This record gives sequence, C-alpha cells and structure tokens, in this order.
Amino acid sequence: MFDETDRRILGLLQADADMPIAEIAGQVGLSASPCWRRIKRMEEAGLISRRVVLVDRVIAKVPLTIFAGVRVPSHSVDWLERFRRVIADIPEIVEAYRLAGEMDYLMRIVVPSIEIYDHVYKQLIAQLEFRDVTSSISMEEMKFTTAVPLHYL
Amino acid sequence: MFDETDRRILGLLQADADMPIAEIAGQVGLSASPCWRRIKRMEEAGLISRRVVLVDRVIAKVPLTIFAGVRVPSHSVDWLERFRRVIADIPEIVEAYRLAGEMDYLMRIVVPSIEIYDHVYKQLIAQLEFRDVTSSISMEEMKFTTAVPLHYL
DNA sequence: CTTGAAACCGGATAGCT
DNA sequence: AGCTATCCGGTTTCAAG
Repeated sequence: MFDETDRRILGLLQADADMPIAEIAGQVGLSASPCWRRIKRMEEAGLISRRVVLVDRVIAKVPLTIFAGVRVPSHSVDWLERFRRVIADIPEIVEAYRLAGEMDYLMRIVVPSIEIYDHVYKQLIAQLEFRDVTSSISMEEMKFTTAVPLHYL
Repeated sequence: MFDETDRRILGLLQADADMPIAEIAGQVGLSASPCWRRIKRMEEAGLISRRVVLVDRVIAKVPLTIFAGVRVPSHSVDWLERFRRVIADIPEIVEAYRLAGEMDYLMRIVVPSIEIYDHVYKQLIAQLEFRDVTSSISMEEMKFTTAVPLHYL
C-alpha cells in the first residue's frame, strides 16, 4: 500500500507542511509530479488527515501545562457522555483520554497560570461530579511532537 | 499587539492550515491583502511557529496510546540530560513532561500494540535507571487538538 | 497609515509521452 | 516516472480612503 518513499515524504511533511513539492521530490530522489501524486494518494487514503498551523504557547500566553487525572463517582455511560460534552466545550483542555487502571480519565490542560487553571477546574466541577481530581503541574515540556512513528506503516 | 481579528484568523488556521486566504478574509470581514499581511505578521512574531500535516494514527498502524509515568532513582542534572537524549531518539514517545509532585516525568507513547509497547519499555530501561515506571493504557482518545486557546492572547 | 483592487508570478495540478 | 503546459492562489504593487 505505502512504501519507504511514501514514508520519507510523509516524514518531511510531518515536520514542515509547506515544504515545496520540488524540494521534497529532490530529497526522496523523485521528480515533482510522481511525488505530488503520492501525496495526493496519502491524502485520499486519509493517512494525511489535514494540515494545521502550530501556535507558540508562550507567545499565545498559555505557557503552563497541567495534567488532571480524574476518578468518577459512577461508571455509567451517561456520565461518560456528559463528560465528553463538557470537555469538548473547554478549549483549555487540549487532550483527554479514558484510561484502563487506577485513574479513569487523564486530561492535558493548557493555561496562562495556576490562577486560571483554578477557573478551569471550577468550571469542570461545576458541571460534573467527580470522585477525585489529581492535578500535576508540568515544570518543563521536554518533548512534544505531532509526528507519529511511520515505521509500522 | 494582536486583536480579535487576528485571533479569529488564527483560529481558522489552527483548524485548517490550507484554507485559502480569500475565504479566511471573507469569514473575518476583510479583503485578501490585509488578511495576508496579518498572517505574515503573526508568522514573523513567531506566534505561528509552523505548519505540519497530521497523520491518522489508525491508518499509520499506531492506534494505541499509553502513558508512562516514571520516578527517578536520583534527582541529578546528569540523569535529566541523559533522559532527554534517550526520549529524543524514540519516535514512539511523542510527548514528555517533567512534573512537580509525585511522579517525576510523564510520557505519552504511541504504538501499534501492547507487545510493541513492551519493546519501547525495554528500550527505555536498557538505557536508563528508573525507580519505577507506571504504565496506563488509553482505551479511548476522547479529545485531541493541536489548537491552543486564543482568548488570553 | 491602512485598505482593497488588480496585476503578477511561482508553484501546484493535469495531461501526455 | 518524468516532462510540459495550464491554471489557480499567494504575493506584490499601487491607488484611494
């Protein structure tokens, strides 16, 4: 379905989506049109889902990352769906996962400061019941990439 | 520095980086050139850091997300720097944070399966000492966005 | 000093070999 | 797969508010 050349092209695009096709083609040893056709094919297959701009968190005034692990009072489908709706509407919550194990859910939240985090926290507990919420502050983002490993493809 | 119009433009670009400028301009009630100039300004200011393609994790065969929280044996700068180098070289580790509190570090790891996660885990403990590693499997990605909240800007 | 219209230009797209 | 022709959208310029 996809070969090593596709993976190399995709690797470049995961790093920089507006690299000119001519340059990508050059780096993978192809001329522009076949390279372009491969990209098109990866888009049509849904492998490339979309292109986005990445915003600098410090300049956007949301330098702080906080993780909130929560445990639920009741393991009901109803609670899950209400939780889903609540987190969808809070832009500070950028990631949320339902976990197997100790914690029921884990969220990554980006905010300007601890004070503002408290607002988000209150917003959360005002809308839903929780058994408990454990917040961990990130002191340093050591690695963050939107690029997924491609060698299993 | 940046006003509501900039935020609206940026919001659109965070959702879809290749929306034509003419359409963005239309949506924010501007014509193409001033809109283009605003985007340029946000790029030059570093607010827009770059554009990337987002890859579908299921199609790329890495559907599984696992969180690994670790505690260190020794709180030394040396250990931290070695850790930094190790995680930089493992593409399955897509995020890593140094935390304040119970856990010392938290990583988000994307893999095809638990079996492959075990490889990554072994790769990790082969290169560094850990006091302990706690892994949590994600059953469901409920929310994931690269878009940061813009209303603090 | 900022906007919008319009001309320009380059790279993305499509057809053909 | 690669070459070439077309075309569309980003970029620049310039006149007007």
